[in-house]
Order: sequence, then C-alpha cells, then structure tokens
Amino acid sequence: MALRILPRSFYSRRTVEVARGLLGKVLVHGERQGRILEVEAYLGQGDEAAHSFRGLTPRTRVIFGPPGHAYVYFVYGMYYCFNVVAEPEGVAGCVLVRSVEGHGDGPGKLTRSLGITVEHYGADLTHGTLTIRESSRQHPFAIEVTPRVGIRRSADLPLRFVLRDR
DNA sequence: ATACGGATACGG
DNA sequence: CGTATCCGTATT
Repeated sequence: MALRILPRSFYSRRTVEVARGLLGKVLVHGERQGRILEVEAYLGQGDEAAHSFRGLTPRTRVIFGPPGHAYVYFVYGMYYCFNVVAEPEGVAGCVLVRSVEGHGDGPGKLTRSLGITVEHYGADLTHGTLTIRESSRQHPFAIEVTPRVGIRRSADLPLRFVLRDR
C-alpha cells in the first residue's frame, strides 16, 4: 500500500506548525525510508541562527521560495543537512530534520544513510524520488520541546521538537 | 575538548 | 582577496 504524499498545503503554514506536523511522518528516498523523530524550526523573523537571517543569497534562495521543497546545505566540510521549506512563497522559514528512525540521530548521519546530497537542493518533496508521506502507523505520541542543538545565536528559543512514544 | 575540512558571508 | 563562522560527528 502506497503512503499518501503530503500535499503542498501541509508545508504552506507557519514554520513551527510544519515542524510539529513532520514528526511521525515518513521521509522516503527511493527504497530507503524512516519516520521523522526529531526536527528543529528555523524562522524567517528574529531568528539569528537561521541561514535566511542575512537575507536572500544564492545559498538561501530556496528558503524564500515555494513551500514543500528541500533546502540541503553542506557543512563542516563533510556533512549534508536536510531541511524542509515552510511558509508561503516569499516568506522565509524551514525545518531541519535531525533524526530519522532506522537512520540514526544527527542531521549529518541521516542524510548520509538516506543518500541525500546537495543534488537534492531545491527538490520538490511532493513529487519524485525524495518525498515525505503519511505514516501507516497512526498511534499517538507526545512532543518534547527544547532549545535547538549546536547553535550559538538565538540559542534559547524553544524550537526543537522530539517525538516521544506513548 | 578537539580534529576534521569546505563552503559561505562579509570586510577590506 | 583574507578570515571568522558554521543548523556535525567521531574520537580523546
């Protein structure tokens, strides 16, 4: 049974709502997939940790574009991080995926395990080989909210969301 | 606590 | 140009 791909409207909402909504959804790349267990929101306003804070640049343009696309960046010389663009077109906001079930904890580890690279920069997550889908497993869970990991600026904002099984 | 290693943004 | 910084990871 094919899992339903999340529609564009899912992503065209406030970044925090998209972040919370992504927990428990299934990130699919070809044959590899897993439930999203941990995410962080990066806001378009008042968030100095967000790459989009400095405005629209070649690197950040996709964050300002239409929702439901992938923002992938290369960091620390060896890792890719996978983000999902939220908010309506023209408004910045994205969600960093930090943990995917079966692919380990840590944004660099899960992209390596799932085979996500910079070639997925700007990829449309509502079509193609890289998608996010509903889970077949729909049992309830709690969401733990904490500050984000590994940042210096705007470090106190409660924008990390972790799925906690009930 | 630190090495790793490359892209990016920004100042000159 | 140089250089500080960076949404990490593995190892000490």
